[in-house]
Amino acid sequence: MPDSPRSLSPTELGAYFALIEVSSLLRHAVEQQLRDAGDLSYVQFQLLARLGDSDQGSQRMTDLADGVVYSRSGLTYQAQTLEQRGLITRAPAPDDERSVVVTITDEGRRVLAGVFPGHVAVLDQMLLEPLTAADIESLEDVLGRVRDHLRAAPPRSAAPRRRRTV
Amino acid sequence: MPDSPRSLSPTELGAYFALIEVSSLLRHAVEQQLRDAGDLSYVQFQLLARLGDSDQGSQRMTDLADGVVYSRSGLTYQAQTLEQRGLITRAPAPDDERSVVVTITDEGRRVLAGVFPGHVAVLDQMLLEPLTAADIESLEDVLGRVRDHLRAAPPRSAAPRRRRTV
DNA sequence: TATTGTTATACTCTATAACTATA
DNA sequence: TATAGTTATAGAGTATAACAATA
Repeated sequence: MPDSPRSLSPTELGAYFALIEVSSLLRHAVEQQLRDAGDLSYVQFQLLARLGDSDQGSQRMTDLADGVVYSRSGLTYQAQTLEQRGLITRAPAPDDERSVVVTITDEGRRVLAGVFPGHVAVLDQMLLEPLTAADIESLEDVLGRVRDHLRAAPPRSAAPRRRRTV
Repeated sequence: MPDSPRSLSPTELGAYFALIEVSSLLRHAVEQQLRDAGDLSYVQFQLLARLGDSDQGSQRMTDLADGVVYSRSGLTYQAQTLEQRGLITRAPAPDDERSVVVTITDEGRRVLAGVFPGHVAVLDQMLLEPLTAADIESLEDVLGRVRDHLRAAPPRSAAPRRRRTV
């Protein structure tokens, strides 16, 4: 493994550990809230939220998959669940018969709205409460740059995988 | 739900979204690396890392569970896996017969060491590369405060669950 | 009675590969 | 041939509840 064999500074380690621990605890709490308030998993919430923010409340499967989930089949699974609950609809795209357009329903928007106040409350309590406005700006700035960096370098290949030569 | 019905500012939302997206992508890449380099899940890696940092390379099951995993049974499951691979041992605690002391083995340390360089490399490429030293300090500071805040308020009850009164 | 840990069980989620259909 | 999506399948992980043993 010819990677940089350097070790991380205490600050670097500290930032990494804090990031992991905070996001993990936050995610856990949010998932619980979403489950309690709307019987939604986090991925399902993300899908509904994206659709809710989209033009016409619609998006193609592939675009959704790229943004939220890591495999197509995983998205199909979630879409089936959401469709059965009547929170989304699926229909073939008019312009490209291969594509499927997913649309949030009124009921989907209702569930989303029902879940949102509690969602914000958890964020408030857990993430924002101990921070100043300057802290939050800094967080947005720094993590925003990391996010842009990650989006630029295709995430899938970021960790070079051993390709089987057989 | 009598929670604060306020809405988040764009900056607050931005910080939250960036945190979620970054941690999610980072986690995904790290998990892939750990899987490839040492056939470890992230939880398993965390367990080994904690044990490696602990006095005597040992910790009680409960202490491990509190730090890494959310349910006891989940930890038992992971401990069984790691024990079968010879990466840890489990033995009754001398002072309290109810407790089980988990200890990392030499082989466990070897796997840990084998995984670490690649782990650092992923962190370098994905998280640290686009940041200045000041950014990293700021990140550690801000997220460190959030972490302390979360640790202070017991995470389990952070999102108040409906307790069945039956 | 409270705490520690395990077991049984059921469920959610994810990914891989094979497949269909359209571009 | 490449792309969009589904299906079949299998595996990992998680949590809940019941349980046994010790404090």
